[in-house]
Amino acid sequence: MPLTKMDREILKLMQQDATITLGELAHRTGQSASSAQRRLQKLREDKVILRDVSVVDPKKVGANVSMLVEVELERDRPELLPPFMRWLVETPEVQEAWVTSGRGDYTLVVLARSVEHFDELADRMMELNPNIRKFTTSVVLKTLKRTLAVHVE
Amino acid sequence: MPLTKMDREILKLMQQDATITLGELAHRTGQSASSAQRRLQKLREDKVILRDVSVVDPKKVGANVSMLVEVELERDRPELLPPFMRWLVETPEVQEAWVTSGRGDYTLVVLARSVEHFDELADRMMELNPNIRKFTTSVVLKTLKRTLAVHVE
DNA sequence: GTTGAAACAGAGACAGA
DNA sequence: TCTGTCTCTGTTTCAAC
Repeated sequence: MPLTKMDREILKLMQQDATITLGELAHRTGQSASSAQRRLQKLREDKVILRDVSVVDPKKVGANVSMLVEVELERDRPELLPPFMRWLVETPEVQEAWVTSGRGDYTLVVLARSVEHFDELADRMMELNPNIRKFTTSVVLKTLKRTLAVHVE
Repeated sequence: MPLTKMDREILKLMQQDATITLGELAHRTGQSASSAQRRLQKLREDKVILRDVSVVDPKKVGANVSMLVEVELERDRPELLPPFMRWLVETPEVQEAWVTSGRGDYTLVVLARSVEHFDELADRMMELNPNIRKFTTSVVLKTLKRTLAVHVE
């Protein structure tokens, strides 16, 4: 089922501020509150909206160092892939992880308390995952933008 | 003011699911609901919690192509930097943008409807920002993990 | 830090288009 | 089937203790 104009408007607003009330949602979309409620419920049911989360300022909780990490793996040890992926998913300092074409096989966003902490994490990663051939890191000097919001036109 | 054990617990829970009620928050932290309410309010006031947002599944709204883009700029045209940064912030397909050490000056996460759409965006980026010396793109083949959640130990 | 009252939002039932 | 109204229930907010 395709998204209606109202659905898209709801998604846009909810991605900006999920604490908006049904009344406000109704007002902004020009529909009734119960309409907004039904559409919102359906968007959740259909997993268009996956979840609502609080966004925390890393600096306010002592997480000061972001790193972009490109990891290259041994291609001939496929049996070590699942443990590596599990490590990525389970390690809370790993915020994002993609399989990419191009230079690195994997690209990670890692958030640590300090350079020392990051170093420990990198050591642990190498230790636990012997299939890592090499990895390169870029220090994030400045974060200009950070959102998971998807543009719905 | 440092974070209490309760604050950290609240942040952990709210980053997983911001629709949790004060009652549940109280139960999980072993404190009273009004305590949870006051701590939560303070976390918002202090901008530890920046905002609450819905997380939307990109695939469900027709955004199928993620790209990691490394942009290298002309160093001798500092006057063109602010417009470039404004473009990054204003372009909704740009989800993330970091200034990094290492190869690329800037690293972007771009989410587009299709490869063609991404190509248009890249063209527009080059057109609007004559200080871009070159850029390289990596196609995201698979997203293993994607969160803004900050680990609070 | 706790309690209680008032305001409010959300979920479901229902009727009409 | 989709829309809006109504009502009940649970939640949040705020003030007083």
